[in-house]
Amino acid sequence: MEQKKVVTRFAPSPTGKLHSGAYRTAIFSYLFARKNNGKFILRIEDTDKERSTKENEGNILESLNWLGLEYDEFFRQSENVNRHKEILEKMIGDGHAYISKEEAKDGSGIIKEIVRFKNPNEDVSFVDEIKGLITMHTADLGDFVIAKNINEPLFHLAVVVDDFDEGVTHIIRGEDHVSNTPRQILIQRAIGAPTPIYAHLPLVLGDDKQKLSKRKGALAITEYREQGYLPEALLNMVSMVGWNPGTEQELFSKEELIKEFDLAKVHKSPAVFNQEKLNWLNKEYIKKLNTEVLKNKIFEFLPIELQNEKLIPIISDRITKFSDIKEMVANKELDFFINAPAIDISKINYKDTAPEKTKEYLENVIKILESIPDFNLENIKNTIMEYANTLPSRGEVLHPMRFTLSGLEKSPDPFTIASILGKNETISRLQKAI
RNA sequence: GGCUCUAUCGUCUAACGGUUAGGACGGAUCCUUCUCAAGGAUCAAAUCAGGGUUCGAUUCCCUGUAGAGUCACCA
Repeated sequence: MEQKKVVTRFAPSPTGKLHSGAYRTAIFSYLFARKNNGKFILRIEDTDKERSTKENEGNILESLNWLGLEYDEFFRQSENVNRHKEILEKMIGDGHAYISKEEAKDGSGIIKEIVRFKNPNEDVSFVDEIKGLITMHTADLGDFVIAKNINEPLFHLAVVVDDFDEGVTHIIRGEDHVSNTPRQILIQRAIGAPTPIYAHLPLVLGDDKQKLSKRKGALAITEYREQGYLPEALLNMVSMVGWNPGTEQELFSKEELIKEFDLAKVHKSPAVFNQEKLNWLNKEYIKKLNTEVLKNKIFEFLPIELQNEKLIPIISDRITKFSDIKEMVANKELDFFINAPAIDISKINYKDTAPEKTKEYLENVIKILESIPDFNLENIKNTIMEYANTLPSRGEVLHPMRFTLSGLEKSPDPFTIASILGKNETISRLQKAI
């Protein structure tokens, strides 16, 4: 028997920005399709005209693009209403649905012709790829509404018809949809559509252990981008919530994820999204960046006067996300590069070293520095350390030197700063302090 | 409340019914140039509870407890 080609879809409604919870279902659908050489469809579910916006649709497209989840086909549900209407009419003709004249729920008193599904009231069972056999009674659902009127289909009807027409074989979606599944299966049976394979993913929770949502402060994918997270870090992070390949590997490229992905290993239980781990992953991916990309990313967050390649190493080691650079700048951590710092002379001595001694050390440091022909990091470090090692404590010379150059209690080491500043500026600052 | 689902370190997780219950993030301690960062090392930290089944349960079954999702003319 020939294996049917796998078709998955991601079907967000453009009623908000795309956040990690929704994005996780997108990536699992994507990975599963790619893993099986199948097709990945993006379908915008915009049948709710009041809440859907073009901005949100744009945000979804942008997010998917940024993360590298390319889709093979694109649909907009609102463009299928004629097809929905056709099915609706057929269902009414078949007796599977009927028009019901009812007063509008908003209390306006207007009588509307809504379409209700004729519920056969039978128990519905389906085997979920992740959760196993699920059985539900549908009698208590009653004759649920499937269209506001013949021209305005509602979620359940539209989803079933579109999935059928688009040949979707695997519906991978959030667990919040399990209770919708029996309704949709009932509609499938009524219109003679096959029931696809369902895989309901455990939810992604926030710190409060509640479903991640816009209201709960879940960050939109585009907000992560604006904060200077790398798409590969977010992709890696989100892929590993609710699933992992069972090895001890932590870092995965998109290709590796596709290779390893296995629906059978997806968890049944919900998981909390761990920001700290995302930060760590992001740092790992920053380390992997090639120098040119790294430079561009860093400069993006740096004021013109600080856009100097010499600062890249001390910045890249000190950030977890690129927006951290803004804080470094705000805290004046990089000011030593453009201005000789105004130093608080009372803090220049190492512990209780006498000021005269500190002065002597600094004078010696200048002599040593002057004698260095090639003023680079290695040479500075070697010669100064050689001198510092002759003292009871290396801090007696390292501290005043570093403090003089940076003006900060916490800063990169004195050798690095000196090499960035260059010989003349370094010596001039030391002289001033003396 | 009805229905559905879930339960291993604080968090993400690993463990054909047999392991000193493993890894990662975070935390603590130490080392590595005074400090910061980075790096290295070490440590603390978990099987929700109670019953079964079994020679043996984290693992299978039942009950309880706790948590989550969902109950629209939203999706």
